[in-house]
Amino acid sequence: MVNMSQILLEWYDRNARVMPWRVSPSDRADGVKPDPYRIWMSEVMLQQTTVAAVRDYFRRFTDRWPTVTDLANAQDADVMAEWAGLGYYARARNLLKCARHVVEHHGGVFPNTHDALLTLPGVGPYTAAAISSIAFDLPETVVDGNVERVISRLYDIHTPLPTSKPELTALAKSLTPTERAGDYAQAIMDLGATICTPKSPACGICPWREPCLARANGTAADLPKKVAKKPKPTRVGIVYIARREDGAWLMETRPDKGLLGGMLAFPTTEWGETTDDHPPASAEWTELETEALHTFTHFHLRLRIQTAWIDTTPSRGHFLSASDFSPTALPTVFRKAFDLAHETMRHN
DNA sequence: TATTCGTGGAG
DNA sequence: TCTCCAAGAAT
Repeated sequence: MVNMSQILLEWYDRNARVMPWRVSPSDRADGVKPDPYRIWMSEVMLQQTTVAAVRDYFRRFTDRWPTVTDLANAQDADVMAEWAGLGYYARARNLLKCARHVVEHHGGVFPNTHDALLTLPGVGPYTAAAISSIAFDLPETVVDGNVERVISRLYDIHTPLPTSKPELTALAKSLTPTERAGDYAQAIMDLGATICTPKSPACGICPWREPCLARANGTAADLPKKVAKKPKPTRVGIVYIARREDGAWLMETRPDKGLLGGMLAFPTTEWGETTDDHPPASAEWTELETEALHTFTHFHLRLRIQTAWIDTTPSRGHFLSASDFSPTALPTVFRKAFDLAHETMRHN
């Protein structure tokens, strides 16, 4: 049988998707090298995030900060504001940490070994392998959700994830070619994203349809098996949206650790099974009839919204002038609350 | 090893 | 409406 990786690479040469961070196979053949900074940036953004969601963020980040040194010199608040809406905000904090580390300890040049990449903040096994193979053409093996799905089907593995992960990783490694490892990594992920999809995979047009055991056994659509996830509880909280007479908004920067860490926010109570009213300033607070509803990774939130105009010194938070405030810098849950409240908070 | 950490689109 | 889930990492 013809080499499996060769079949996939030939498929990729004909079907590679166009992405802002990607060097096409033909350009690669002409000697065009990918920029490690852009590969790193894209891979961090793509962690648990769809290509469609990442595209515009990637363009804005690389337009504003074209090199790792530019990013290292950026203000924390500017980076967090630019990341707002993309989710998993620890990625943005680690992005800055990593950029500054690369400038400080590597002279602004990304390290070009898998082990050195692994030590960088926000770079784990997947991302280190992705940068190694795609940016430096090292024969490392990427194992993301796509690869787990493709490999579990190819070998008809019924052991549920994450138990099966070591086995899938070993099988994935055994398939990785020593030549064109970067194109191969992108090829197997493209395959998972476009053909070997979670629901109703297009086995009929798959370049690996012949060797695929799950296709032969009719089990492809049922793989990979996964352990059942816990149901999401519902938490409640109160958000306080207040303005001063000059129009400035009362805001908080959330602590670096935990949910929405480091992000610009309105003051809130803690979120739990119940919540206690703890406004950040004494004022005449008015509660909206409508709550902001939002779902995070592991819980649903019903957020009550209270508004006020205040002329006393708040006990917490800081004022942000109307001209410096932009709702686009807010994580989505606060953006929702703002959209519901701003009608009643118009400044005359 | 298990939990925490966002968001929006697909079905 | 609701569940799944997407190029995972940190703790």
